Amino acid sequence: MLLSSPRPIQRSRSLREQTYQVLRSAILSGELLAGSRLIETQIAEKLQVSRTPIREALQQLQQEQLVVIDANGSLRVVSFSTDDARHLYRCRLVLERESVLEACKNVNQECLAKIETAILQAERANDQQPNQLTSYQLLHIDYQFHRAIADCSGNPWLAMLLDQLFDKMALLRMQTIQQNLKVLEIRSEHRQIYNAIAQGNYEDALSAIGSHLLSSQARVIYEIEQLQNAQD
Amino acid sequence: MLLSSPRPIQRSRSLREQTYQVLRSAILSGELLAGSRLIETQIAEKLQVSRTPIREALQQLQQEQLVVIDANGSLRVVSFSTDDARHLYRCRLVLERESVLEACKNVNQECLAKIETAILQAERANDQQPNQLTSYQLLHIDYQFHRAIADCSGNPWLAMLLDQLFDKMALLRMQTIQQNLKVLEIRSEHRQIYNAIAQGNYEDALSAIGSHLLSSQARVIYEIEQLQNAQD
DNA sequence: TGCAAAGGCTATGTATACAATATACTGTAT
DNA sequence: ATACAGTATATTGTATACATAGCCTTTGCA
Repeated sequence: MLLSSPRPIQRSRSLREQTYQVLRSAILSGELLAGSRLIETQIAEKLQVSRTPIREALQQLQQEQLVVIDANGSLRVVSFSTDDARHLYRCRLVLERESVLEACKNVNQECLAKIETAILQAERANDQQPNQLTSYQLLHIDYQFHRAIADCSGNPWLAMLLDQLFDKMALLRMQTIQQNLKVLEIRSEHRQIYNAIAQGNYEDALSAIGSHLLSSQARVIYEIEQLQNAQD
Repeated sequence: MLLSSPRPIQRSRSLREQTYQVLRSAILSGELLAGSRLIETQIAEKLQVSRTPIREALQQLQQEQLVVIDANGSLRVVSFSTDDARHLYRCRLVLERESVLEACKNVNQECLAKIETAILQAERANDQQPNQLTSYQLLHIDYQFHRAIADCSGNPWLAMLLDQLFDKMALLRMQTIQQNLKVLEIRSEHRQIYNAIAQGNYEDALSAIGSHLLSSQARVIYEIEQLQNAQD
């Protein structure tokens, strides 16, 4: 276990919140590999805080299914199968379809601006700093686009459910994509979705989000299978 | 605050789990009203355990959005608006449509048996003990039916997302339905869904689940508005 | 009388000590 | 060599003590 933060922990926000963030990004950034065991006392010592905030952060991660309890009752970083990928993408698809549909109904300047900002940010990141950014950051930028649409849906519960999935999607992709990630080379797909929403054309928007997610799913499943074959 | 359990707490399961269950059913059963404040020390004293397991149980409830932090930072039992109802039902609809669709594809005896068991249980409960059961129990029986379909979908993540919604739905209905609940007087609707799934006829199944949820939503929203008018 | 500073009260955040349980190790006897 | 027992160790669960922050009251002063 690395947890490369020696002690940047400050007393401003609660220690629980801070340790949660540290652990969460350690998992999502791939610093903590799938299957790694998480031990309260070790983390506590590493982060120089008591076990109490650690326990609470771990509990939160557990509810978010980023860490799970194995057969022996120990906490481990979750590891996804191809079935998980399929099922998660399927959930995401039905929720994002709803998201896009409602966004089409609610179109207004403010919303569109937020979505476009996300797109522009992605394009800028992709053009200017080709390999400067970590996968974690690239995935986050991609996420912003989808999250902006969810905001436009006007349904906060929908956004909340999608948020839960996004975390797992990010982890899924982190665990598969090794180096050559073309995460942001999908600008045309994003543009297509955006244009359809801007026009309030929900038929186009639904088919665009559908094929966007399907191709994303196909890529992820393919890479998981590659990894599995490599291991055999 | 009531928490009508003097001290049935046993050392078998963890205190955290037990206090979680006690608090959860206190909320879902309506014993703890919407907006009630939850104070660690008070609950700890009532349940005769230390604050530690209480804190952890409360954190879990908070993540499940059954309790929320108000403007002052105090924990309170969540209270839903008509907008929440609309949005929650909308999320539930898209997820349950997926649930039903996949269940139609996967039909097999074992699954159908589970769904039918849930139906029969509901009918028995409704016939034999008309007013013996609490609303909480009736809602739980209704839940079993929908949960059985989610199981049949074969997508555990979908089932998990729906579970989260069911808790909020139950609370939503508890907070509105006062006494005259006809929760289980919907047997024909459930039967219709079941039959469509059994035949693998997903078109019928989708329209059946759709109208079932729409009428349920309409009832809940109507009753929330009634309550609001009564308060003015 | 009104406002403000001080003090105590309440509730949560954090650390730590202790208890219980599971796991691993070591030695002995067969 | 293996199986078993007993002991040591590692890890988590729970209780409690202490710190801190916000709020309310009270009191003192203008």
